[in-house]
Amino acid sequence: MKKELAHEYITLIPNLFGSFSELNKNATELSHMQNHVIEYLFMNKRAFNLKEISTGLDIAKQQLTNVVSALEVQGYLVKKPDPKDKRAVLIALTPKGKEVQEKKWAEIYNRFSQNLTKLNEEEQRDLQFALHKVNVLLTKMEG
Amino acid sequence: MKKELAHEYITLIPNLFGSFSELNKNATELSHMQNHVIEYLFMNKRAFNLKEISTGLDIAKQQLTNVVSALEVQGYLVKKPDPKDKRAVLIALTPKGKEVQEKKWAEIYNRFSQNLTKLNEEEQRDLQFALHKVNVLLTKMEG
DNA sequence: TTATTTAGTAATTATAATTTTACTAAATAT
DNA sequence: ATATTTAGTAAAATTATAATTACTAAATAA
Repeated sequence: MKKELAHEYITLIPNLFGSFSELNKNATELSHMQNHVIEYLFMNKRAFNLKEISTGLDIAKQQLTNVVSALEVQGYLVKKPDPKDKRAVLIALTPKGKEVQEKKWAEIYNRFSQNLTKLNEEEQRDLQFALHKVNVLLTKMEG
Repeated sequence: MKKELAHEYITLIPNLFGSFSELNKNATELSHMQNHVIEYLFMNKRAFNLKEISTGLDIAKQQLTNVVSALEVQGYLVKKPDPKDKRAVLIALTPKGKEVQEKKWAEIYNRFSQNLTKLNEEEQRDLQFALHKVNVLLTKMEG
């Protein structure tokens, strides 16, 4: 039974792949790595220090020094000392950084809304209920 | 109502982000781009020509020439002429190419199964039902 | 207190990704 | 029949990413 459940989860990932890879298209002004960093900050909705980003994105902290400072110069994020650890620096998105991310998500949102017309009323209700359930339970699993 | 539905979908994406970014860790022998290409072929479960991969992954076809030929030399994929279009070349994963991908998914599978213990029996049943529903309906939406 | 980790920075080298231009051959449009 | 578009290849130049080594200062362990 757990086997089938895990299988459904595995199946879900490719089903979202389209939306997912769409995230980093028309990324004009930013490099791949720069995009990853602000995307990571945006998704997790809080400030991180360099080490946390390094672990979360599985890239060397040495690489982040340049990436982050470039993003800072361009106004996408700000660095401020961590009051709890004088070695560390907390990195947070600026309104400009958030805006860039929100724009990307808005495109996914629109495409989804358009495709929704392929489902009838009942299917749409079912999908909403099921998505909500999945979100609630996946969140619980991670906590 | 559609608004809330789209919102649930948007929420789902970050919930899967962890598993998703885990896909391309411990990618030892392959470069980033090489990984993307065989991952794309694996997820879509059929042969593609270069142009299709180029569009699907949003990278220039000129880049793929090198990436694909390197993967071919290493035995991850094979190229064969498209019988329907004499200009085109169909690219398909070899057993070796599939194996590398399956190994990565197995790790996600295991981690999910482990986290599953944080849910009780009823929640697990609910999750399975909801995931199944989501998969069926998202597939229908794309078709 | 002293030794060891840990967070961040910096510079260098090697490798990979991206862009540009240009070409061939097959497919399609006029 | 001719012109144009499309799939794939190729080479060069630019830029980005990755890996290595080394350093400072703060935190933590002994």
